[in-house]
Parts: sequence; structure tokens; C-alpha cells
Amino acid sequence: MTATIRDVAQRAGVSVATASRVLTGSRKVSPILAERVNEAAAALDYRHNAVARALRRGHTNTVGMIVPEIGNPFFPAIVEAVERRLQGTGRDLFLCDAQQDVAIERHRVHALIARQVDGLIIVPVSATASRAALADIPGSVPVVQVDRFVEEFAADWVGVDDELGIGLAVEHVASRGAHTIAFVSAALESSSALQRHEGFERAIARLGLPSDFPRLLGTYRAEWGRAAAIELLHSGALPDAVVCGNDEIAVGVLGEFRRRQVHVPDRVLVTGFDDIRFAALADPPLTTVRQPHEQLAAECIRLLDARLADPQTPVQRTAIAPTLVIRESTGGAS
Amino acid sequence: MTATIRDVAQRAGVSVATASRVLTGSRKVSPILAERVNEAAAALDYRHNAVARALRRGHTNTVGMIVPEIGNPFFPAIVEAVERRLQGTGRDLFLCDAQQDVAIERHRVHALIARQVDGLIIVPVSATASRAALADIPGSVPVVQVDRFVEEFAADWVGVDDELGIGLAVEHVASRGAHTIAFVSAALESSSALQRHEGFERAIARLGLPSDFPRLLGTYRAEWGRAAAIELLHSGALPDAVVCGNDEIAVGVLGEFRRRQVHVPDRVLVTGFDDIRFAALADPPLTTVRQPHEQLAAECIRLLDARLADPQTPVQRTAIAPTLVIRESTGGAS
DNA sequence: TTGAAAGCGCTAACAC
DNA sequence: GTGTTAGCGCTTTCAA
Repeated sequence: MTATIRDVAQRAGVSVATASRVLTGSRKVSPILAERVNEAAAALDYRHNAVARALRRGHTNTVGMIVPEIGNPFFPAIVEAVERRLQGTGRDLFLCDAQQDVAIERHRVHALIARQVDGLIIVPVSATASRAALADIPGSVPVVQVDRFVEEFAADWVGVDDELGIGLAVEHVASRGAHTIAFVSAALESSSALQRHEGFERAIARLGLPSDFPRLLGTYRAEWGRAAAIELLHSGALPDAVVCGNDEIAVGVLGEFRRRQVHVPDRVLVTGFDDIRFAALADPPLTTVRQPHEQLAAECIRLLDARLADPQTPVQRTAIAPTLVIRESTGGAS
Repeated sequence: MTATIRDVAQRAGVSVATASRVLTGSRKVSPILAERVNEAAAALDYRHNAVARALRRGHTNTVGMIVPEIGNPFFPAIVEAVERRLQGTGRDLFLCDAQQDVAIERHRVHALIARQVDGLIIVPVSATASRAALADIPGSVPVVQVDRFVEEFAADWVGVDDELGIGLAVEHVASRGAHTIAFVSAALESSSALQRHEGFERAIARLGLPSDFPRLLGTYRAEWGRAAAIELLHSGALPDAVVCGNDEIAVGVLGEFRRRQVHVPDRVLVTGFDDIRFAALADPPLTTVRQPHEQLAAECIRLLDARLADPQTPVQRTAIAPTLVIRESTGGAS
């Protein structure tokens, strides 16, 4: 069995209290005893039991994070940024994947909460169906939502202004001469899908563009982009531009157009959203709305710490204005 | 504060033992009392404290997983497969990212072990420098290495036969007429980099191909692929084929070649490794060595459970033979 | 400065 | 079938 603090104390000839004080540095202990304790701990290869410590202390120096789907490259990027921010604050990040399923998501919330994480960072799967999961979180645990949020739920949030972002994309393709614009995105389940869709409708209306071109809503994945591209091709007149709800979809659209010799950007313009690693490597390189990971992560941790410091802080929602990255898929920087 | 089992017991008018028995279903309790306990628990919105339970029980129904870099899309794919396998066994997966840093990796190992995970799944950052982290794991905790392993360290492992995989790629491009073949991969730090490199050398020797074409070793990332492509172009005669250590590198190589109008596959063949989601969407679609995620995950959990059941089980190393997926980057299926 | 002891919330002997 | 109680390993009053 692994050594306990009792073993260390015994070997050092001190009380467990003293051993604890040395091992955690919680109080001054005479150098002689400290030395003895440290030696004993080393000799026994002592490791503190974080479970016991957590039970006693009531907190864990741990933050939990739940993402809807770790396979969507946008989320690992966010996770990495959050990790970097947490680095140096002495807290560990435990990550969970909800596999796009609100039941699993809820289960993960419970698992993390039950393990006494000091805070929870969550990208909710659904704008409505994830409410139950979040509602299960006791008020004593700080929660911050990132990227997506649950409607009518009072919890901090940080994300990009999705509506604005899509607006940027629409205005950009319009400025490049696109008159008819299709929208390919995910079903209106997550808040991001909802907001991006809303942003598209508004931009179209604002610019007075014809509104009878397709809105194809499926999933945030490349396969859906492929399928949607095929649908567009079969539906008669190709639009001048296809604005996509994220980069994965856009890459799928690009792939299918390429396969069918529909030239981008000459024949049709394509835009994405997120600026994932592969956006710049797509063929043609993808014009997209960039999400500033580091900024999102920084704000996320700031919100978390603010709530940790004062649980009564009023709910804050931070929408960061995204920027458009112009690449070849819309004709390149001009 | 959140309700404890004591509160539930009190409200139900039973002992904590009975409450515990009802709540965990560990023993038969009369229906009347069970009903009362359940009612009380519901009324108080009782949540069991997993920390206390873990301390008492000594296990947690939790498995920890550490990956070198969550931003590398191969790892999320493995994680998803592992999650699916774990699903239904009633265990939660807590994921950690080592950020390619053995010090952080070691820290994560400690964090997970200290929280009493029942087992640890790890893709070690380094074939040598990760040994310290693994050595810190008490013998009582089952560990299985996936994909990569630590040299001269006795722990279960499952992965693809990297040497064989690269051999497949080399033989394939040779069969498509390539005589001069360059190798672009990651520095010989991880076991996968080592084995793939070894596989390349052996295949070249076996086929009697000229061995003076570059081996460019950097990182497993697309930027490195770009840089290496530039280096190849500047170094004089372009090889007939570029065999890459993973798909990210290959995508970078492809991107740079495209930008410089070096036609793939007419002018040069390119292969990858992993078959990540974007491999099929690259331009041209990438010929690559496919890693069977589901099979890897299944074997991983099998190994874990075998060791859980019998800690004395002799160490097992399972090398799965990968398959080659032929796409346009080497001329397409013939 | 140090030690004795309570107790975090829970489960599992053990007794009835 | 149910209750009493010890104790998982640790930190932290409280006393000395």
C-alpha cells in the first residue's frame, strides 16, 4: 500500500499534525522536525491523497471543463488556450467530452461536481436541452459558459459575437459581388447555430439581398458540408456565395465543389467560421471569421475567478467582436 | 450548503446506514423505508459526495487519460473512441492535456493518481523523458499506454505497428514508380517518431532505394510540413515522393506544394499517417496509413480491465497492423 | 512550536 | 432488515 501521512509522521517521530504542516507548508515548523519529516516522506515515497485532502478542505484546486465534441477541432483549440491560462495558477483542468449528447453532458456535470471541482467551464451542447444539466449545478459552484450558452439561464458567458461574425462574412461576399447567398450551417440546436443563423438573416435583410436562396441546416461537420454542396448543385441555380456556419462545413463544401469541378472562388465564393488550423491549408485557403482563442480563454478564467472571489457578482456576458480573415476562397486579400 | 446523507436519513427517519443502502442499492431495504429515503433525498435535492465515497471505498469508477497534445486531431479521435468504449461500463473519463511537456505530463499523472482514478490511459510525450512520470505511478494503479510507449518500461501498450505502416507507404509509392523518397516527420522523441523513422529506413534498405534523400525531422504539425516542403524545394532535386510521419505534416507539405505549383501527384507523391478527418478532404485527397481507432480503443479498455482484474497479469503489448488508404495524392486507387 | 483530537461525508463491518 | 459505529487520510481547531 502507499504510505499515508501517519506513516510519515511515525517514521519522523512527530505527530501527524506536524507532518501535515511540513508537507503542506501551512505553518512554521522547526527546521529540525521539518527536515525529519521531509526525509521520512522521501524515504517512504509519500504522496498525499488528494481525495482525503479534498474531503477535509472542501475544495480541490481543480477546474472541470466539458465540451460538446472533442472531435470538432475548434474545441481542442479552446481547451489548449484555457490550459495555458490556468497554467501557473496551480489548478488542474479535467476535461470531459459530452459526445453531443445532453444526457451524457448532464452525467459529466454530475461527475465533476461530485468530485468537488472548484469551478466548471462548459460549452453547452444545446441552447435549451442543456438547461437541465446546468440547473443541476449547486449555486456554490462557479460556472462559466464559453462559446455557446443556454437560453434564459443565469450564468456567466464569454464568446464571440456570432451574429456580428456572420454579418462580416455576408457583407464581405456581398462586397465581392455576390448577390445570391446560401447559408449552410448546423441545426438550430446550439446557441451558436441559432445566433449565426440569426446573423445571416439580418445581414441579408440589411443588405436587401434576395432571401429565397437555401438555408441548409445539418451538423457542424464536413460530411454535412459535402452533402449540402451536393444539394446546392442539384437545386438548380448555384448561388454566388456559400456562407458556412463553421470551418468544418466549409471544408466539406470546398471538397465537394472541387470534386465536381465547381471553381472556388471564380464560380462561387465560400466562407467559414472559427479559423481552425486547417482553414489556411484548405484548397483554396478559406476566408473565415476568426475566433480569438487566447482572448476567449483569458476572459473565461477571469469570469471564473471573479465568481470564485465573490459568488454574488452579477452575471456577466462578454461578447468579443470577431474579425474576418480574408483568403483565396473569396478571392483573396485585395 | 448541499444536503448530506445524514440530512436525508434524518428527514426520512432512518439511520444513515439505511439511507446509504437505499441510495446505493447495496442491500435490500424494506420498500416503505426505501420510499421514505428516496422522497427525502428528492426533497433535499441530495447529491452524493463522490470525494467522501472515494475516500471510503478506495476507488472511484473513474479512468484518467493523458494525451500529449489535444490539438493534434489524432488524439481527440482516439479519445472519442475510448469514451464510446467506456460508455455503458459506468466509468467516467477525465482527460488531461500534457501540452507536449513532460513536466506537465508528470504533474497530470500525479493529479490523476492523487484523485484515485481506477486506471490510467496515457499516450506518453516522450519515449525516454516520460519514464519519470510513469515511474511515479504506484504499482496498484493499472496503466495502459496507447499509440506511443516509453522505452524499457514495463507497462501494457496498444498501438499500431508504426514500422509496418510506414513500410506500407514506402512500398506503395515505390510501386507507383517513386525511386527517390524523402521522409518528413517529427524529431525522434516519441516512440511513434522513432518507429516510423526506423520503418522508413528499413523499407528503403529493403527495396534497395537510394538512401541519400533527406530525412527532415521537426514536429508533427502542419507548419513543419510547410517548412520541410520549402526545404525540399530549395535543396535541389525534388524527390519522387515525400513520405510523411503524420497527416498534419502531409497536409502542410501539400499546402506548400500547391502554393508553389508543384503538382501532386504528377510531379511528386505524398503520403501521410493516421487518416485524420481532414485527410480525405485535403487537396489532393491524401493517401495515408489508417489507424483503426475503434480497435485501438477496444484493446486499450481490454488491457485496462485485464489488469484491473488481475494486477499480476504479465505485461501485454498489442501491435495492430494498420492499412493503407490510397487516395489521389499518390495517384488514386488504381 | 507542537500534539491530541475532531470531523469532512460516506460505506461497511458488526451487532441486534 | 435495520441501526451503531469505526474509520478511509487528511487538515485544523484547540490546548499545552
